[in-house]
Amino acid sequence: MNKIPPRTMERLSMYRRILSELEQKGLHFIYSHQLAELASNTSAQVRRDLMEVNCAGIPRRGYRIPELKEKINEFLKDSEEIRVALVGIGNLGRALLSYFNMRSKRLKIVAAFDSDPEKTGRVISGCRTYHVNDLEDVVRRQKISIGIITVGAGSAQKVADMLVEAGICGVLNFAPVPLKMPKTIHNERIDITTSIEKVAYFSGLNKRVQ
Amino acid sequence: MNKIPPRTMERLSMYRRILSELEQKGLHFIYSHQLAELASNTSAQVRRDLMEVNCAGIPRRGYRIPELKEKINEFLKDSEEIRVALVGIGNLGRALLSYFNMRSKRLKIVAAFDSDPEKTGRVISGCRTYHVNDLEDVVRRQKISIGIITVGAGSAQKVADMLVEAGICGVLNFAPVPLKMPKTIHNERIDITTSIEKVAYFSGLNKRVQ
DNA sequence: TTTCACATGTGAAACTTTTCACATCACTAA
DNA sequence: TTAGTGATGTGAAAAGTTTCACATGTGAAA
Ligand SMILES: NC(=O)c1ccc[n+]([C@@H]2O[C@H](COP(=O)([O-])OP(=O)(O)OC[C@H]3O[C@@H](n4cnc5c(N)ncnc54)[C@H](O)[C@@H]3O)[C@@H](O)[C@H]2O)c1
Ligand SMILES: NC(=O)c1ccc[n+]([C@@H]2O[C@H](COP(=O)([O-])OP(=O)(O)OC[C@H]3O[C@@H](n4cnc5c(N)ncnc54)[C@H](O)[C@@H]3O)[C@@H](O)[C@H]2O)c1
Repeated sequence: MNKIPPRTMERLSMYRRILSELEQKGLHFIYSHQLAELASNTSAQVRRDLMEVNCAGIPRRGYRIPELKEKINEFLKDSEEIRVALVGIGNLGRALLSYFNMRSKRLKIVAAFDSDPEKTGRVISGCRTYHVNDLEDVVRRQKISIGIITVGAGSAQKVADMLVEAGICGVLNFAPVPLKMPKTIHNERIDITTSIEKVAYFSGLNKRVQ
Repeated sequence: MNKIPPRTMERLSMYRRILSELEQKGLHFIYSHQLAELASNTSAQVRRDLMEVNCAGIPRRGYRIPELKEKINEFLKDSEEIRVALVGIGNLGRALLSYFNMRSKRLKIVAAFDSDPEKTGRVISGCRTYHVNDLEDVVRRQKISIGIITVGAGSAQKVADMLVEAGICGVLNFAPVPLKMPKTIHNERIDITTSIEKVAYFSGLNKRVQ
């Protein structure tokens, strides 16, 4: 079975969230143009995306919401929970801990690590925290498959190496440095500073001269 | 003068950061393949990107680092500081405040807003905080051009409307809902949950069946 | 029934982004 | 000087993504 195109995958994650809300409101059907409206894109895009997931709608009735959710889940294959480790219990790390362990059932941050002994050996937002020296051990024992890196730029590569060593499958990196790791490991980066600069640039508040 | 392609723009932001570090180490020249290595991409990509910015290198010597930085700054046009407002002084909002007002000189979060009176009227990480009712007023008076939204999903659209009303040029939205706003306003979204799901999906720890 | 209005599903076109491949050029060393 | 090495700059191909446009099909109303 083929992998879904990355962009489509991102939108499917969003559709699923929207569909859950709609379902809770008691709706059973939705048109592509309605979903498009809710997701701020076009109906053609929505239909293409749903095609990717083998979802059939009914002309003049739209798509059956429960079926849609089911199909997306099946393709994204996270009926099983995703066990996540977070490294770097700083300002950002703590924000993520409180967020995910508040609300997500699929995504679970099951262990957090730091090099500062002040921050470890406790439970923060329901998550046990460990010294980073125990990383490999805990990751293996807890069968953690994803790592989130929220340490400073200077330590990010070292932490990434440890995670790889520990047998992680994928990494989400918030530090503003690209990481080197085996191509077999998926490596996603969120660069908040760049995102703001991008907004500034494309807002055109930078009137070009030349 | 033409706008730079979005992807290229993102990478330029990164190159600039890398170049600053190299400059501090006392380096004066760099090859496209070296910059590629540092940025985790290919030398052809780097050369294309630099072309976009009219940067000429010298065969067998590489690119002159100060000139490169200068050219990127010129194109990204942020010699001038970018004045930013943050709305939603929660866990994530506070992390952002501490981060940006620690280190960035170009990007300045000059005002933060919340609806909870407990959180306003103070100074957090060097940033004054206001009640959200004062948003329009403060944004106008302080000539703020970019807004960061870190309120809950339920309030995000309302806050976006207020920012638009106040004359903002661009928005960076962390709430997991797409916002509706005039197409003239650039609107970027960071969806952390989707990013983790994406890592999980492409890590292949979701072994496809069919 | 039949007709009509309107959603879906999907090739194909259009656009964007990345990669390839190589002519060109600058420096080095003989 | 000249030859050789190894960079750059860039058309053109390839890959990825979005948009278009319309045949097909469904339900509802006449
Ligand atoms: N906070 C933000 O809003 C924000 C925004 C953009 C980018 N970032 C990036 O995210 C990362 C974290 O930011 P932050 O504000 O939370 O920083 P922070 O300094 O508050 O937290 C970093 C944490 O990492 C820990 N740490 C350092 N080295 C470590 C190591 N080798 N092993 C384990 N733990 C280690 C530190 O003890 C600290 O607790 C940084 O790379 C930063 O550039 C943060
Ligand atoms: N914290 C994270 O790691 C994280 C991760 C992913 C997404 N997000 C998203 O970021 C947003 C903020 O997350 P958080 O964890 O900081 O939440 P939070 O609840 O800690 O903070 C939200 C803040 O917004 C304020 N607020 C609510 N309505 C408001 C309004 N109308 N005007 C002004 N202020 C208002 C609240 O008083 C609160 O201080 C949420 O949308 C969340 O989904 C957060």
